[in-house]
Amino acid sequence: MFQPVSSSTDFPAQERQVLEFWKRTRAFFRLRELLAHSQKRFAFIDGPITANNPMGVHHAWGRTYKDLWQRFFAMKGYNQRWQNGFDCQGLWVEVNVEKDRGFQTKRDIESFGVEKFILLCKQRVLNSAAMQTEQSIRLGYWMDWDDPDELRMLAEKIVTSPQEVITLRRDGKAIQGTVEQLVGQLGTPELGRSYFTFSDENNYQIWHFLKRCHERGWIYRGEDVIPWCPRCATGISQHEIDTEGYKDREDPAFTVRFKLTHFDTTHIQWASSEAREKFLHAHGAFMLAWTTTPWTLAANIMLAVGPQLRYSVVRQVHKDGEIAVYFLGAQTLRTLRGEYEVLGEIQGVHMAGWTYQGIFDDLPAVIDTIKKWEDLHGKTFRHPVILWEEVSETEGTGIVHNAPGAGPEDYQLGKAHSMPRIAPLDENGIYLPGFNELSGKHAHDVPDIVEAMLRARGWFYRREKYLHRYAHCWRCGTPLVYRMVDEWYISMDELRYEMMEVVQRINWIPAFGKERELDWLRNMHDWMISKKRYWGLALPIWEYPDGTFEVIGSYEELKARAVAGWEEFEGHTPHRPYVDKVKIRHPQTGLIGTRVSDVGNPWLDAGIVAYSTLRYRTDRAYWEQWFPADFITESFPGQFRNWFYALIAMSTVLEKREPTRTILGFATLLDEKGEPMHKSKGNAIEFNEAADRAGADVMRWLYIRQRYDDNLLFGYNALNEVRRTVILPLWNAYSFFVTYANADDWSPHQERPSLELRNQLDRWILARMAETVNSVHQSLMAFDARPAALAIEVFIDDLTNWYIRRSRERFWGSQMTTDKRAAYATLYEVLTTLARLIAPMMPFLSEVMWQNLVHQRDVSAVTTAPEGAFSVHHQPFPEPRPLDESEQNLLDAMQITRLVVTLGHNARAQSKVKVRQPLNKLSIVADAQAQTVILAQQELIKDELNVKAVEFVTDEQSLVTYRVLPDLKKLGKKLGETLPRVRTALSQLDPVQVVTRVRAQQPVEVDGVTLQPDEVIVQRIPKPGLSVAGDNSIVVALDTTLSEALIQEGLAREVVRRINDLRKSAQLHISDRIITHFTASPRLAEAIRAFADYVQRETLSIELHESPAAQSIASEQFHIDEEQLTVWINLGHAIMEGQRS
RNA sequence: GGGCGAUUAGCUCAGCUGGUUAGAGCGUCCCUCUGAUAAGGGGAAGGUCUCAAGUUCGAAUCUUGAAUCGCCCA
Repeated sequence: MFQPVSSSTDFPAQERQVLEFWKRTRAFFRLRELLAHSQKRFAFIDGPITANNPMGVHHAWGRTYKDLWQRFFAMKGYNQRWQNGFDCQGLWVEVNVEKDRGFQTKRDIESFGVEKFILLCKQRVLNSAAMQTEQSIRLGYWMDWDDPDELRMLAEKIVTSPQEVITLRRDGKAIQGTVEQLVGQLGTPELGRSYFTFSDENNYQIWHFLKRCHERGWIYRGEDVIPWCPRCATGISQHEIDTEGYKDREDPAFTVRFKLTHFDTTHIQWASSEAREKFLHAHGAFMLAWTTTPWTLAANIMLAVGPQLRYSVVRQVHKDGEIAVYFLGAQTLRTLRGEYEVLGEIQGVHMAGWTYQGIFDDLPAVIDTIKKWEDLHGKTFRHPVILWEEVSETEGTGIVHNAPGAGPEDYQLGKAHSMPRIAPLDENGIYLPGFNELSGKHAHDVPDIVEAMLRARGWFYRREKYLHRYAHCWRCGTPLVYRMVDEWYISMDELRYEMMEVVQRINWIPAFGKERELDWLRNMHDWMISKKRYWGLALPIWEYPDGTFEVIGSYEELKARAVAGWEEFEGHTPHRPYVDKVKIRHPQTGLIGTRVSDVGNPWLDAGIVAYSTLRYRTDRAYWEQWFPADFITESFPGQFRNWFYALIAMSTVLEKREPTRTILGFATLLDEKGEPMHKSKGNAIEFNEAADRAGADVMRWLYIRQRYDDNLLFGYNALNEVRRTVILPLWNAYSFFVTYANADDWSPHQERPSLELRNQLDRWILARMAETVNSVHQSLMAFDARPAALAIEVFIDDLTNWYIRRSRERFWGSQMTTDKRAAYATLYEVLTTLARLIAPMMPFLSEVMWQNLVHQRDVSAVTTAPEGAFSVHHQPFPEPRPLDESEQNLLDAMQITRLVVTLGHNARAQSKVKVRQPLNKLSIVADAQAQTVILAQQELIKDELNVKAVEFVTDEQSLVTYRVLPDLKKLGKKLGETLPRVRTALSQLDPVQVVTRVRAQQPVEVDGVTLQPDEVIVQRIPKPGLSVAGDNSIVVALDTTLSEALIQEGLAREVVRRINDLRKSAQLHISDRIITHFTASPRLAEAIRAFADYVQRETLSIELHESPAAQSIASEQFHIDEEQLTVWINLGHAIMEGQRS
C-alpha cells in the first residue's frame, strides 16, 4: 500500500517534514559515504556569502544553482567537498557593529577598545553565519553545515570569555583550544564544515600571496587622491563604488571669478573695432570657473581649459559699477547673469600659461604649502591656466577649477605639472587648521562659509542648486569626499596581462562575461589593498623608520623575525591589535620595523579561497585533486571587479592557472515591478517569509527557469504561477496514481507487462520521458538550467493533460486487466524516473514522491536511517539514451494526433455543438502519411471529440479550397527581381489546376517561367460556413446533422454529468455505489430509458428508478435545454460490486 | 564622455543564418470539458515589431543614424 496522498497539500509544511526526515536519517551523510570512494570529482568552490545579515531571496537564487549542480553531479556519482563559505572581514561588519553600539567615528572605537571591538565583529559574523546556515538548510541546500547552535555558542563566548579553553567534538574526536583559537580554525580539515574567511589559514595564505607579489616588486605605497568616506574614515577603493554607490544629490554649485594677473590678447578675435578698447578699459579680467564641490575651492591651484574649445570674451557692467570682462566657454554663455556684451573669441590653446591670483592665497595653510613649494623649486609660484583635453562645455563654464589635493584627475594633472598640493581635510572630512573660518568644519557643511569668503574677497559670481549623481559610501550611505592619502597597492602593470590570459581559459556563462572581465582588466587601476580600519586582514607589511618595508609571508616567518611583542601576540588570531605588537629588525640596517596599521581589502579574503580552503600550503596533493574548480557561480553585479577578479588575480600570481573552469553569472533580483528591493521601501521579501508562504521548491523552480542575463522579477504572483502550473499538476499526477493504485491494490512488485503489451499512449509517454531525460541531462551538463526546467514543464504538461487524461478510463475498470497493468506500470515508471530527474531542482517534492512510490512510506513516519541508498538523492540520475526509430515515429504520430484533436475542438467551437453532444463523423483531409497515423489513433480521436466515426475525404474539394504559393526560399535566388511578377501570376492561376499538376509531379508554367513541383507550396484552406478547421496540412470537418438517437445520447450524457455533479457535491467517494431515482419530462425520460445502461455505468448507479425517492442523501432539479429533470441519490452499499462492467 | 546590450501584444518575453498570415506565458472577455487537477481545451480582443534612411525581388531580422532605457567603465 502506498501512503494515501491528499490532493490539497500544504507544501511548506511538507517541506519541513522532509527536512526532519533528512536530519533523522542523516541522509546527507549517507550520500557522502556513498560517494566517498568515487574516483570522479566535481569540484565546486563556494563564493563566500557575507556573514553580516540574514540571507535574502536574492542569495537563495545563487544558492539554488549551487545546490542544483552539486546534487546533479552527486547523482552522477561525483565525489564532492560540500563546503560552504562565509565572508567575514571588512568594513560592512564594522559598520553594523558601530550602529549597534551607537558609535559615530573611529574615535569611539578607539576609546571603546580595538580588542573588544574586534571580538564584537567576530560575534556578529558567527551569529549571522548561524542564521544563514539555518536559512540555507530551509532552502534544501545540502552542504556540510555547521550546527547553528554551536556557532551561537561560539558567538556568545567569543565576547564573554575568548580565552576559555573549550572542547569541540568531531567524529568522536575532541578538539581543544581557547574559544578564540577554535574560532580561528573553523573550516580547517580538523574542524571541517563551512570555511570562514577570518580563519587563521585564510589570513596567512593571503600573507603568502602578498609576499609573492612583493617578490615580484608589485607592492608599493602610493600617494593618491581617492574617494573617501568621512564617516567610516577610510578610503573607498575603485572596486567598491558600484552603481549602488551613486545616488542623486542636490549640491550648491558655485561659479567663481578668478582674476587674471598675466594674459595675452594677441590671439583674441575681436568682435568689433571698439571691442579691444572696451576690454582694455575694464576694471579686471577674470576666468569664470564652475564647481559642485565648493569645499575644494580652498585647495585650488590651477584652472584647466580645453585646447580645442572656443572661449568667449564678454563684458559685463555690474550693479556696483564694476566693469568686468570674463573668459568662458563659447557654448556656456547661458551661465552668465545679467546683460553682457561679447567682445571676442579665443581658442583654449592660446590661454596656456596665463596666470591668476589665487582666490584664498591669504589662508595660512595655503601660504605654507606654496612657501614649501617655492623653497623646493627655487622660484615664485603663480597659479597657472593649463590645457586639458577632458574639459567639456556640457556643464559649467568650460573652465575647470583644479585642486590637486582634493580630486583624482586634479591630482594626476597636478603631478604632471609639478604643482603644489593642498590637502584640506582630515580623515573625518573636517578642515585642518590653517583654513581660518573653515577649520574645524565638515566639508559638506561649508557652502555658506565659502560663499561669504568669496564675496568678501570679490570672487563670488553665482550660486545655484544642482542635482547630480554623486558617489556615496556603499556601506553607510555618507556622501564621499576626495582625500590625498598614502595607501598600499598591487601594481597591475604586469599582472593585468597575465590575468587576461587566464581569463581566456575560463568558460564564461553567459559568454559576454569574458569581455566584461577583460574590459575591467584593461581599464583598472592598480589594486588598492589597504584600508585604514580595524576589522580585517592584518596587512603583513612592516615598515622601517627610513621608509623601507618588508612583507612577511607566514606565521613561522614572523615568529623567526620577531624581536619584540611575540608573547603578546602568540595564541591570538592574526588580527589587530595583537599582531600590531610584533616588531621585526632589518637584517642590514638593524632598524626596527612596525606593522602598518592598515587592514586589507576584503576581496583578498574571498579571492584566496581557491587556495586556503583547498590546503594549498599544508597538503599539496589534496589541493591538486580539487583545483581548479569545475564550476563557480555568483550574481554578476560587482563580481567582475570583486570576487571573480580577486579569485583570478590571486590564482594568476600563485600558479598562473585558472581557479575555475566555468563561471556562471546571473543578473539581479528585483521586485515584481522591476524595482530594486529595499527594506526601507517596503518591497523587500524576507527569505523566511517566502519559504513559509510559497515553499522552497517553488522558489527554486522560479530561480531555475530564469534566464541568467535577465533580471528576475521576484514576487508572490510569480511564485504562485509556478505552484499552479508546475507543482500542482505534478502533485496531482502523483496523487492520481497513488489513489488508483491503492484502490486496485497495485504494487510495483507485481509483474509488469512487457513493452509490447503496452499501448500506444504508454509507449509514447515513455518515449517522451526518455526524450526529456536526454534534454535535461544535456542542459545540466552544459550548466544551462533554464532549458532543463522548461523541458520538464512541457513533460509534466504532456503527462497530465494528455497521457493521464487520455488514460483515465483505463484505471477505472474493476477488473485488473493486462492493459490496466500496463497503465500502472507505465505511470509508475514515469513518476519514479521523474522524481529522480527533478531531484536536484525540487529536492523536497521529489523526496516525498520517492519515499512513497519506492518504499511506501511517509517521510514523517521514518524514525531511523534505512539501509543503503534510501533517498532519491542517493539515486543515479536517469541515464540519457538515444531514441530508437519506432519511438521517434511515435512522437511524430502523437503530434499529428494532437493536431487533429485541436482542429476538431476548433470545429466544435465553430459549430456551436457542445462536445457532450455526440456527432456522427469527423471528416479529415490529410496526406497519406498522416492518414496512417490518424487511423492508428482513431479510437483516441473519436473519444476525445465525441464522434462516432472518423473518415478520410476522397473528394477534398468539397471541404477545402487551395492556395498555391511560390517557395520563396527556393525561388528568391533563382528568379531575383522577376519574383514578384511570378508570384502575382501564380496567384491568378486556377489553384485546382496547379494542385493537380503539382501532385502529379508535373512542372507548372507561370508567366513564361517553369516552376518545379517542389517550388510550389500548396495550402489547404477550409471552406467557410462549414464546421471546418485546418492548418496548412490537415483539415477536419464535423458532420453536425443530428439523429434522434444522437440527441438522446447527448441528453443521456447531460444527465450523467448532472448526476455526477450531485455525487460530487454530496461528497461521495469515487467508488461509492448509489441508488438513483429520477423524474423527467417525456423526451428526456425516453432518452434515459434508452441509455439506462450507460447512465448507470457512468454514475455507478446499481439501481435506476424512474420515480421520486422518499428520502435521499442528495437531490436536485435540473433544466437541460427545454427538458426538466429531478434526481435523488442514495448510497447503494458495495453489495453489488462486480455489476459494473 | 567611452564600451556593451536592449527596445516586438496591457505585463514578462520567444522569434536561428532575411521569405509568404510575427508567436508563447500571464492578464481580460466568450465558449467548453471534467470523479486526479485551485487544472485542462477552443476562440476573441490586443502589435504601423521605438523612429528614420539604406541594402534587397523581399527586412522584426542586415547596415547607418537618431531617440529612449539598462549594464559596465571613465
